[in-house]
Amino acid sequence: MTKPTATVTALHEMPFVRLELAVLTVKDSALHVLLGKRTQAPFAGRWALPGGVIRIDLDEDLVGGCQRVAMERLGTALPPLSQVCAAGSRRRDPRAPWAISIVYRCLMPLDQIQAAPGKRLERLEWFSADDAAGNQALAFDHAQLVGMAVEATRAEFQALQFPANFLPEQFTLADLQLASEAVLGRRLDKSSFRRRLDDAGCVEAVDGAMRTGAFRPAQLFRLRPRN
Amino acid sequence: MTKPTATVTALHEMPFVRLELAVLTVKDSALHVLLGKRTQAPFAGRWALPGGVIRIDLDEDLVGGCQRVAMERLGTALPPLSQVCAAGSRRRDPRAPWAISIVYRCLMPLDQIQAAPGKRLERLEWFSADDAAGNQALAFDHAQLVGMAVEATRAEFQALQFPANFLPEQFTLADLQLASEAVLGRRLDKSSFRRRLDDAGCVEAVDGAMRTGAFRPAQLFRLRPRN
DNA sequence: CTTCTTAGTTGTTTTCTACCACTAAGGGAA
DNA sequence: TTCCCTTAGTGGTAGAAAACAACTAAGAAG
Repeated sequence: MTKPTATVTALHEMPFVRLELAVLTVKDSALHVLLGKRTQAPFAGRWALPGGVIRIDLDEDLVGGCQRVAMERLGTALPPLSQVCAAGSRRRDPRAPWAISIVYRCLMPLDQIQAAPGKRLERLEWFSADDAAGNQALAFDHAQLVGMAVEATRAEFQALQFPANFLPEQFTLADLQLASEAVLGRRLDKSSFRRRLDDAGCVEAVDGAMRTGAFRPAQLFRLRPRN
Repeated sequence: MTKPTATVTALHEMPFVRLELAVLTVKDSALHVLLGKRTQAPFAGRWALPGGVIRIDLDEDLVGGCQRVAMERLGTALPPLSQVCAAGSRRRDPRAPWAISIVYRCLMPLDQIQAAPGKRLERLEWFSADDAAGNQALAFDHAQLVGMAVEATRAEFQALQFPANFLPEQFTLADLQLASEAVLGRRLDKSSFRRRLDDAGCVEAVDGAMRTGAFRPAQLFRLRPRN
């Protein structure tokens, strides 16, 4: 094999492969997703997940590609990403005969992103995640993709698997409960929530660290790395 | 736009996109996965998930591509497929500078597949799914992919979401329980299992249909399509 | 008609969590 | 200093769901 790399890919034409980002945050006590307004065809003027084409000359892997896309489109790096799914078919994207989108999601604090719209986006805006998931006016099949990202995020919180870099290093249990309520979209019981946290062992008290404020001080906790 | 399809894909070289199949079955009361022994480099002589390159000239979508690959490699069609994940990075596959594998899984009855090894496979064999998931001698990152397929399948059975076309059209609750025990790898309690089935409403009795045998006849059931 | 084996049901214990009520600890106002 | 307000944190009960265990039911074979 003299030039093995060139041979195989040249045999058949490959599909158009894109990465799409479902960047979620908590805003007004509810889950929101960041969408960009498209300036170009197809779907010019419609809202879509920010994304970009994969660059095999620049990207080391899929997650690395997502981080590059985030810098280009949003002007910011993202916390750890989780894969949602890959969607692909003929005629999925008018720009190519066959297109695949690989979708990643993350949850980040609202104040950590001043998303500046990058290439091909008129502006970026936060949308209620549930509204977006049900809004068939979104470009491509992105409403469905948002729905899957939301569902996966909720399942994680339900299982008390909290993403890193979403809450600050140290937080109170009230912080964590409020965040969970916002993500899940329903109220939780304080006592049950704490008992479940205790059993799961997913957080640990920071010895002696308290948040002091107007009223009784609260114990600070940190996430315990999952096995 | 005169020829919109050609322009975009020509701008950047696309990665090498493959489809891999995690075909699972129940054999000897345990979950098994179908692996093929590779005849060619890379990983010649090593066991791997059967798979093939995506063909944008032949495939309508990802699942359709999987079915084509199944016919080519295994000589058989497959029951409904579920996506497991997409894996991709530079140097993942020595044949291309950048390779993506999109992995699908299914569960099928052992007797319905006389897997005849197709192109580039010396032979096909069933391996204990748990062994395979922990066997770092598998080609590429396929041990990890098997692990993810197994985990997803177990989660489905745990949630009483049974795949179609795995059990025969009509089956007894004992059949379903034995299958579940094999997939999950642990014994289930008959009474609890039936009560859960009842609450979930995922099966329904076929009126008057009984399986008769050496002992007391058993009521036959069928899967009820999920909403 | 007894016995064997599988089919199916019923009851009890344990576990988890939703719901509710309570105590604890600070700051601030009187 | 003392009360009071609010948030922090704990404990107890009820109900649901699952594990555990024991029971009855129905056919075939001898």
